[in-house]
Amino acid sequence: MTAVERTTYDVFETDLGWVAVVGSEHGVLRASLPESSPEAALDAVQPEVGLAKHDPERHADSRMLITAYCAGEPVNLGDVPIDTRRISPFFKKAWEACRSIPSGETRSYRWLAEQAGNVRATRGAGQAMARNKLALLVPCHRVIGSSGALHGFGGAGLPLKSRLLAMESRNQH
DNA sequence: GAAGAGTTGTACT
DNA sequence: AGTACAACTCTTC
Repeated sequence: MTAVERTTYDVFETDLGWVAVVGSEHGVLRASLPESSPEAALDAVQPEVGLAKHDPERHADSRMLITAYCAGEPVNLGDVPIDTRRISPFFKKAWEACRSIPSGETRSYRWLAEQAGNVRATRGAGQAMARNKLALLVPCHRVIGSSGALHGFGGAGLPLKSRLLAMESRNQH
């Protein structure tokens, strides 16, 4: 058997929108941001989802945690196992570091780079977040510029990130 | 406060 | 292997 690695996916609705997740035996391979429809969510996790089979039960844990998170509950998304085998060491490190950021807290790209190995790889750290395929599971929205401002974040994701931060901050209070 | 230079990692040719 | 690109940060005007 070869080969084709059995991957499964699920798509469900949260308070923030539809979220799709694709995973393997090792954990979640890909997760989408909350979208306006199941179609959009699934489209966001292509082409990985194309090889996966719909298996809601398999992602019951992920679904529960993500749903709770989007509902504003202070759940620990770090409990969701992620599959980073195909990820380069630097990215993996950066994501791990990102996941370790406490809810409601923020860190700079410089901090991420340092955790990932090279303090000067700030831009590389930015790339790691930009290519983050584990939305929500890797809380890249907690990573902001050293000056405290949200650097870049390219586009439509900014409002959502801002909202997530506000939500997490609210949990702290 | 705005503009320019410097560094590192990844993807593509 | 070399080139181009990127969600950065620091220095300087």
